[in-house]
Amino acid sequence: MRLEPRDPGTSRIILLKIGFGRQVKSPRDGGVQPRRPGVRQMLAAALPRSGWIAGSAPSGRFHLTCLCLVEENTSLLAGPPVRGFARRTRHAGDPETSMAGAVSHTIRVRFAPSPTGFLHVGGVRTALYNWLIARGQGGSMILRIEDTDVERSTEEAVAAILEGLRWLNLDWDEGPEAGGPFGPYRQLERYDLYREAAQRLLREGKAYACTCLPEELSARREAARSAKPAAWRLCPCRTAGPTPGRRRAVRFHVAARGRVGWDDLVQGRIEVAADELDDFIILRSDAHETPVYNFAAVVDDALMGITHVIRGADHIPNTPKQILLYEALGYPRPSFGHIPLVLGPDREKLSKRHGDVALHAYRAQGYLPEAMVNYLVRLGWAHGDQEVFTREELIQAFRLERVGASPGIFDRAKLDWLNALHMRQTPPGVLGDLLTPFWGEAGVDPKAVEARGRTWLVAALPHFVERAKTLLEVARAMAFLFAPPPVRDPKAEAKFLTRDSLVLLHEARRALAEAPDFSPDGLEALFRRLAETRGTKLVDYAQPIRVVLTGTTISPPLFPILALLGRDVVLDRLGSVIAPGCGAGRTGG
RNA sequence: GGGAUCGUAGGCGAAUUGGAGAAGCCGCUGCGUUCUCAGCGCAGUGAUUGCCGGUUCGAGUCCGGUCGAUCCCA
Repeated sequence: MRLEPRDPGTSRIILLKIGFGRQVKSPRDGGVQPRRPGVRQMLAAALPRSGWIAGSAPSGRFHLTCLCLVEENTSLLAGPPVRGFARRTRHAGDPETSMAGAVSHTIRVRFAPSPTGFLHVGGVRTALYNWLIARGQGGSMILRIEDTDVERSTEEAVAAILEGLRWLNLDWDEGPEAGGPFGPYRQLERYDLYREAAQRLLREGKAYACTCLPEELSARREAARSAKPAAWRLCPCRTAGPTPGRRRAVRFHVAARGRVGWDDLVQGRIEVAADELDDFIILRSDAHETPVYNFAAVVDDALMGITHVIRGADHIPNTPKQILLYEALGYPRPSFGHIPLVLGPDREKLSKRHGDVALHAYRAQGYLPEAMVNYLVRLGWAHGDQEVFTREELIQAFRLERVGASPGIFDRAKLDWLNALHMRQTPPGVLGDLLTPFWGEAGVDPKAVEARGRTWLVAALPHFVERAKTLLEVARAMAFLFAPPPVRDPKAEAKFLTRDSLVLLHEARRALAEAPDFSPDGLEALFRRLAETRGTKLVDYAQPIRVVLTGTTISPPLFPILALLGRDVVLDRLGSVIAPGCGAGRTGG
C-alpha cells in the first residue's frame, strides 16, 4: 500500500485511532461485538477535508486504527485523537550516521580500558558485549590501551587486562600482542597523531591556543557562577589570543549552535543544547602535550575505523563533545551505544567499597569463566526466559538493541548459582585440572592429591561438585580425603561423639575391618544389616562416622566416602577416636 | 550549581501496533527423595509497573507533571 501525500506542502499522514464508545466486557468471552459505524462516515464528519487511506480493525479489539491524510491546519474535533508520534525513535538508526554501508560493511568495535588498576567486572561486561557484537556479525574486535594518565597507569594493570580477557576467552583481532594495521594500540605511542590532528584544527581555526592559568580560570568560574554564561567565555584567549611567554594548551572552539545529539543504540535519542558545551581543552599544556580523553578517543576511534562505539553509560556526557570533534576533523561518525552501569547493592556505581569488583578476585575464588560470562551477559540483557547459555548460543542470540537502558545491581547470589550450574556441567576430568591451583588455598598438599592418582580424583569429584558453589569450595570440601580434619566442629562432637555412639563406632570399626566388600553398595548393605540387627537407625551409625572422618556433620554420602578413603585410612581414623586417651578423652565423656 | 540518563517483587528481568488475571530465573519459605548436606522434583512467598494527573472502551506501554536514584562537568 502506498501512502503518499498528494500535496506534500500542506498535507501529512497521521495515525488516527477511533474508539467505539463503551462496550461489552470482552469479545473473547463471547460477548457482543462492538457496533461498527461506518468508519469513512465518521472520519468524514470529524475531518471534513481528510482522505482515508488505510485502516485495520483487528478482531477482538475495540478500536480501529487508520492512516489518513490530513491538511496541515485541520483542526481536530472532540479532543486530540492524534497520538503515537512523540515516542523517540529508538533503535531507528541515525540518518546522520552514514557509516553503516558507506565506508565498510565490516563492523569494527573496540574495548578501550584504562590500565589504572585491576580489570573491573563492569569493564568486563563492556568488553563482552563488544566481543559478542564482533563475533556475532563477523566483525573485528580491537583492544586499545588508554594509558595517557601516566601517573596512574601501570604495566601490571595492562598485564591484568590481557590476562583477564584471555581467561574469559575474549580474544581480540587487533591490539597489544596481536598487532594490526591501525596500530600502535597504546595511546602513549600515538602522541604524534594527536598533535597532528590538533595542529590541523589549529590551522583551520577550529581550535585555538589557550594560555590561561588554572587560577585565572577558576577565579572567572567563581565569578560567573550565578550568571550562567556560555562557558567558553571563561577563556578570553578565543578572541584576545594567547598571552605571550606562557605555556599553551589547545582548546577546541565550539562553534555549534542548537542541539547536538545522536540516536544511541541502547538509550535512544540523546540531545544536549550546544551552548552547554564549553570550549574544552584537547591538548594539555604539559611538556608532552598530553591529549585529553575525549580528543584521544575520537582520533583513535576514527583512525582505527571503529564503526560502533560501545561503552559504559558514564561516557554519555562526553559524546556530544566527541561528535563535535568528529565533525571538525572531518571524520565519519560511528554509531554510539552506551550500556548502563553495573551498580553495587547500594545502587551506587560498583566500586572497591562493595567488595570484589576485580575480575581476578573471582578467578581466585574459583569462579569459572563460563559462569562469569553467563552472569554478566544477563545483567542488562535478556533473551526470552533463557538463563543459561553456551558461548555459541550467546554469539547467536546477542543483540545490542535488546540491552536495557537501566542500570543493574551485581548479584553475587545469582552468580553463585550459575557457577555451581556450570561446574556441574563441566566433565569431572576437566574439573580435576581446574582444581590444581586451589589445593594450596584449601589447605591440601598437592602431593597428596597426586598420590591418589587422576582416576581416583575424577571418581571422587562428582560427589563434591554438586555441593559447592566455587572451585575453592570443592577443594576445601575434599580436604578431609587427603588428611584427617585438623579440627572437629565442637557442636558436632558434642552431639554425635557421645559415650553411646562410641559403642556403635567400635562395632562399626570391627565390621569395617572384616568387610569382604568395601564398595559403596557393599558397605551400605553392611550397615543396613548392622542397624537392623541392633534395632537402630542407619543415621545412628552414619553421623558419628561422618564426624570422625570429616570433622563435620555435612559431607557427601557416607559409603562412597568410605570406599574412596579406603579401608586402611578409615580404620586408622576411627581407631584414633576409639582408642583410649585419644578421641574418647576429647569428648569430655 | 549545571547537564544527562534511568525507575516493572529483595536482585536480574519478560511482556507485537496500547489489549485477557504483569512471564521466567535468582533469593527466601515449605514438602518429597535421603545416612547429613547438596542436587533434583513439587508447591508457596513476594508488584498499587516510583508517585500524581491526562488521553483512551482499555495504559507497564502514549502525553504532562512530580519524586527518587545514578552518572558527568563544576
